[in-house]
Amino acid sequence: MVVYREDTPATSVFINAEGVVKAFKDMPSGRRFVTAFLYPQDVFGLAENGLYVRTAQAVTHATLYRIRTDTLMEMLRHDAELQFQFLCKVTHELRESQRQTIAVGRRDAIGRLAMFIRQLQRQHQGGTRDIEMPMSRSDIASYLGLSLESVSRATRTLERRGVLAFPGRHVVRIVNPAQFDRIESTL
Amino acid sequence: MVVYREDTPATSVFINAEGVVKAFKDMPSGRRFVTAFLYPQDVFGLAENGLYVRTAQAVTHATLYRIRTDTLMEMLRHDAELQFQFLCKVTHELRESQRQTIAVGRRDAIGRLAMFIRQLQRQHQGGTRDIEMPMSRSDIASYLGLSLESVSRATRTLERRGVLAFPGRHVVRIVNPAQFDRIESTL
DNA sequence: CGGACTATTGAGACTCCTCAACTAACGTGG
DNA sequence: CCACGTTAGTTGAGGAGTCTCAATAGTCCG
Repeated sequence: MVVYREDTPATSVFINAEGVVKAFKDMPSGRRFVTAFLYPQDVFGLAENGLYVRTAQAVTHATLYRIRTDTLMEMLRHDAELQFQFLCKVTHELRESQRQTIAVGRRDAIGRLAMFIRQLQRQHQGGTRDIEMPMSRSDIASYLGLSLESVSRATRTLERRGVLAFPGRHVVRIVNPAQFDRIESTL
Repeated sequence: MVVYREDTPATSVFINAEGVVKAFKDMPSGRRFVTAFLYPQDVFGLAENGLYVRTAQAVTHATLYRIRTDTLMEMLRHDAELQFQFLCKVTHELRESQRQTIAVGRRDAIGRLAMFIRQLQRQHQGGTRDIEMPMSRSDIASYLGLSLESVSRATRTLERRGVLAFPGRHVVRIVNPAQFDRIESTL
């Protein structure tokens, strides 16, 4: 269930092959902040001073590739092309992270939720209208910097407005794409 | 004054040698979001699809190194060690960016301001108590996701509480470090 | 000494948070 | 298979914090 815990020695880097993993940090105050959801193809386990900075925990059943950090370093040193690929991946993540930084804190609850669902949709990238949303409302709230009540109210509001539908607790369907676009992309 | 504009071809990457530069994005709505302040040693100008994603503009007089993007790419391909340095720098920025993501949106105005001043202090890293703060309140507000009025209220509140002093409009002094620590590091 | 820009302060509206109660879904054991 | 307990999610009321709008003060330059 737990892949690694924060503040423990970082021995390995992971690549998600299947499933969803969450990365979070527990604060001294007892609050828990979900900082990222890792989807297939995502690399995670980057450390600081040899220690993991977050705890990584599977949200669904997940299959991961595991590479020892020193092995990876050795590989990168010997394979310039691989390193370049790696660099591209990290810079891409940096951009995404900054995009996220802009959005969170500047948008209201509904805007943040719409943004989150769009991310899920991009991940899923199946043509189907039904999007898997395996994480709990509480995790979503923590990720978006909202209370779980606010997430609940936002989902229900969009459901009542006929923008979204929830065929199951962990499935969301975009009923009115045009309206959803407007909400998601406005500012 | 303007180093480059968003949505223009990204021909060069820049390294700040001296001064402060801001990077911002103008939204269709007319709002402007400051996404980063670049201090000495910072690399900026990373692009997406060959176009700059932000506009970069000097806040103070600034001296920059400029490297053509294709030249940099060539250098990276031929110098594995340099590329590795580059990778380390980018991953470090990724971590910082994520730290930022956590903080903004989860803290109140005073907490965000304290965080920002701490960043300035780390940049400055002179032992002096007086910290240069060359950017306008409006830029700070935009960076922190607050209105400029909220920034003003936060600064004045901390001044009245005897935590900070403003010997000049663009200079801040931490009068009570212990109390400042508590504000800055609490959650 | 203006004039323009930057910063501060105040009042009211709005959003989100907290606390609390309630409902729905899940799972376990009888 | 159902009753129960547990967890997850929804809804409501009240309060805290920030935003907007508007007015006032301060600063920099010509």
